[in-house]
Amino acid sequence: MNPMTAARSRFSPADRPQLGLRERKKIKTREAIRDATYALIKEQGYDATTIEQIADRAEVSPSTVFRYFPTKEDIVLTDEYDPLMLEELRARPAGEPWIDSLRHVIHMALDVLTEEDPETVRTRAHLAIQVPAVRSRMVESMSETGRMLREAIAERSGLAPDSLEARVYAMSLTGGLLEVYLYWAENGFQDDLRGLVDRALDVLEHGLPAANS
Amino acid sequence: MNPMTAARSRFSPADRPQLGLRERKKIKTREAIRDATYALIKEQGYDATTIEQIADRAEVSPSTVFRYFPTKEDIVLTDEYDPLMLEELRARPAGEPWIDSLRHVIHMALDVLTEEDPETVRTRAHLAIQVPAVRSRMVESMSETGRMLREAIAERSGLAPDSLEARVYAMSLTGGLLEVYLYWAENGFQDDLRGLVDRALDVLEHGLPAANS
DNA sequence: CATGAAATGAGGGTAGCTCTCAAAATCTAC
DNA sequence: GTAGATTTTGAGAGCTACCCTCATTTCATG
Repeated sequence: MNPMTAARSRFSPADRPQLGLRERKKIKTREAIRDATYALIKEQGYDATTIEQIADRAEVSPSTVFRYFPTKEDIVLTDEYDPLMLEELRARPAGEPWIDSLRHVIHMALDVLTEEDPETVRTRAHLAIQVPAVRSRMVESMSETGRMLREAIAERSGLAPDSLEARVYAMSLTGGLLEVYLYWAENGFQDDLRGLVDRALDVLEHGLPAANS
Repeated sequence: MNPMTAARSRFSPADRPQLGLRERKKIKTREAIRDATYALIKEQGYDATTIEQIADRAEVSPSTVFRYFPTKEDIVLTDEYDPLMLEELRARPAGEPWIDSLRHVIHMALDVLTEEDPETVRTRAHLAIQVPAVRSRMVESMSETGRMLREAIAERSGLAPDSLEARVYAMSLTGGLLEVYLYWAENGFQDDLRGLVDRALDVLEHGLPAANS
């Protein structure tokens, strides 16, 4: 019924017949809440949309909404691509320069995302620049991604994952990449996200083009 | 009365006799709210401390607390050092390598902060690693600092302040430096913050020590 | 089908935050 | 100093995100 459901069809219950009825219902409820939320936000904006309205449209109780998502922001944002990325990173040849591995993995992640649900990718970015709470949550979630990055960085560089150097490096990457996303949204999604990422990685690798000493 | 008031004495009303009674009272109220908040947090922790308690101890109404600080996190965090830093950055010699200028300014900011109120610097870092809402607000506030950094970066490099490159660079710096602060707190404030900053700037300038290609 | 486990709904409670409006404090002029 | 304009404050109602508990329903399994 909802166009977004189609876009997210990889995760729809129909594709997982091996699961019990309970699990399939849970997935359906999750999707119903997400779809209701995105629809309501599109109609009235984020702040005007209350949990109660979401619950009504998704035909569940407000308690259930909170059982599935810890906060309102999480309804919009939560997704779990981190393990995928980490796995992909580990699969890269050991001798490959770190930045190249990273570039490759991010390109792949972008492809998956945009193929799967380009609409949502934009809506999220849009919310991130409009609603402080959403942006905060996004930063927080990217920091978690950064923590996973540390693992990979540590493996490659021989540094301890908890070392200051690994942490600073991972976090500066994370911050830079988040900024790409915001930049893209603020400029009306005109640019090619992939191209922006490449430019950002160049900056992170070599510093500013015409800058400093 | 409160030891923190002494530490923040540069800003106390007594030092600004040229201001009218109204302005002096406002400053006093601000300090009363801050002091009450820090004291209560020390006693009971952040979450257990309510606005009402803060208002009671500061001898103002809850409404007044919100008039002075938009959110509870802001009571703990708000400070205005950005203009100072920007000014100091601009005062550096034009030929100086960018990273050196930055290093110099951050050192200076650290000196000012630790001389003025070392206790608070630690309490904040402590809260930042314990309370997600505070950390979020801190990130947000550092992003604002990052936006000022863009100005300075643009002036030095000739890039547009709104260019992707300037933005990514500023944000990755911001993220990296925030991580230093968190690292320092997580390791019990044992390390010399200044030394950590230097190590972080080295990473940001040259990449990881023994890493990649 | 019966028993146990899991998911749900209903409802009450807390606290952050907003808004309004009238009272009190401060400033300005005469 | 006193009157009047302006600013600051307090009181309190209202909204909503979020938490917790408990009874009811829904699914899984022998």
